[in-house]
Amino acid sequence: MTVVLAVDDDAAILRTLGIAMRARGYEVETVADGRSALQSLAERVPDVVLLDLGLPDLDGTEVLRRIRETSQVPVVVLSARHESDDKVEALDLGADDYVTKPFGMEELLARVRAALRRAAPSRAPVVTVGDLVLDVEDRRATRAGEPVHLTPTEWKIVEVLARAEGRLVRQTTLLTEVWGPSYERETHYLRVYLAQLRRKLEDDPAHPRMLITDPGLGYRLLSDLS
Amino acid sequence: MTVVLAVDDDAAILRTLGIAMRARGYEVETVADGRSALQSLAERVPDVVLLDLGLPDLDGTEVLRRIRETSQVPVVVLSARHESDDKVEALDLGADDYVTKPFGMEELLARVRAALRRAAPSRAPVVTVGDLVLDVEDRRATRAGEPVHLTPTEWKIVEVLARAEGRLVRQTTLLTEVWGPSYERETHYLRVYLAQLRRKLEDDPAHPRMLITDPGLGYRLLSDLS
DNA sequence: ACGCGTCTTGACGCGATCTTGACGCGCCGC
DNA sequence: GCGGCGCGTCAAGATCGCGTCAAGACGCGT
Repeated sequence: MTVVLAVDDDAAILRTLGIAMRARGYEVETVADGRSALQSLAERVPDVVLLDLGLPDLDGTEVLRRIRETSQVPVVVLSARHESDDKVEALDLGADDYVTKPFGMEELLARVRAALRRAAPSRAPVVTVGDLVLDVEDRRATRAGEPVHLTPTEWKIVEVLARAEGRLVRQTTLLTEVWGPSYERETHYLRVYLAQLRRKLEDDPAHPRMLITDPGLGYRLLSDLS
Repeated sequence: MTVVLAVDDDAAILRTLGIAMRARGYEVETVADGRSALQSLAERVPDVVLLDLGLPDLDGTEVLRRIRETSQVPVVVLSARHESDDKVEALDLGADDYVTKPFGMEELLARVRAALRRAAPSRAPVVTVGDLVLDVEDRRATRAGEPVHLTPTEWKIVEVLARAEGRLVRQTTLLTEVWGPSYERETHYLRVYLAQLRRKLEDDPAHPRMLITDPGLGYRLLSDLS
């Protein structure tokens, strides 16, 4: 769940923001002054902050400054001030964007999406099957913590099987995805490579528990629990 | 040197942008149409792109789409269109910011600074392996206290690898970041330069401990820390 | 124009990986 | 029991990708 912290002293704006963003599936926390904003940030860091500059207690720029002392969280400034100096000051203080009131809700949402997208740390997808861990991004496999070396072709096979999450993968599917459509009939490749993989991954390659053959159909990768 | 690519069909705007930004110490490349922009990007990736949406040949949104197919470079859109739909479309296509013409130069510069700040690569840590110390910031390498000289290209490679902090860096990534997108296929360069780096940095270049090859994939720089 | 360091390009050897063939085994239907 | 089929195993040859070396091209400062 994406969490948004909206800071504004105008209750009507807060309500409008809250409704619009919750409708898009965000979790929204609203506060009406600078101290509450900083307090909220100390408890939980949201994914993005919407910050009005005209707050009753602290100046918005001061809030921004304090945020930037400790956090890189994206901040989109909302302000009634149209002057160039205000924008420059806020942006140079570390604001990610500056939207002037009155603003179009669709535009604001798009700018929030842009801010979130930039901040999104493209997470490395990791697949786990039993004690086998596949770090797809880093192309590394470990079994019970021990690194296992897989050749490129071996890796592709395991990857396809792992994505199926225990379901049967047909021979033609495997051959197409790993070698290409014109290798659909080379089932011999599978026999050779599955044997190699069992030698590397199974405790007892002669009696596989993870890399299971469905004769005439294909293979499946079972976690050793199920 | 920070490199800016400015794309606009209005020569007067290009000139104004160029003067203002060069005065701030940026290196500015100006092109007047979409094809030239894409061509320029294929040769050298700038630190930020200023992109007008109203171009004579390709639509600006099309240019943006093509850029995003291959690159994460920050793009600030300049446009005469004020409509919310245009802004939303451009931002959702991957634009980092959207500035409407006529714009204040100071504001634009501040938004460019914000875009650059966000994209600023995380500081590459000082890498140490045994008695070898690589200070990527200072561009200084020492082995057992003795300075080691690295050429500019060698440094770029080490820098990219160091930022990955031990994770795999793909060949295409390395080639794109060091030589430019049009060199994506020149894997031979990598072989030559990695060999040179190993000769300079490794105790036993034939059995590298830090500059590790992942055949068919890329390289990684292992340090003492991880 | 010259010399130096650096970059580009080509040729070659080597090891890892892939492809291919031969063979044995177990299962199933007959 | 017998034969066919599909699978697993092994190993030899072909291929691929990498490291290495070195010659020539290039660019920059003098």
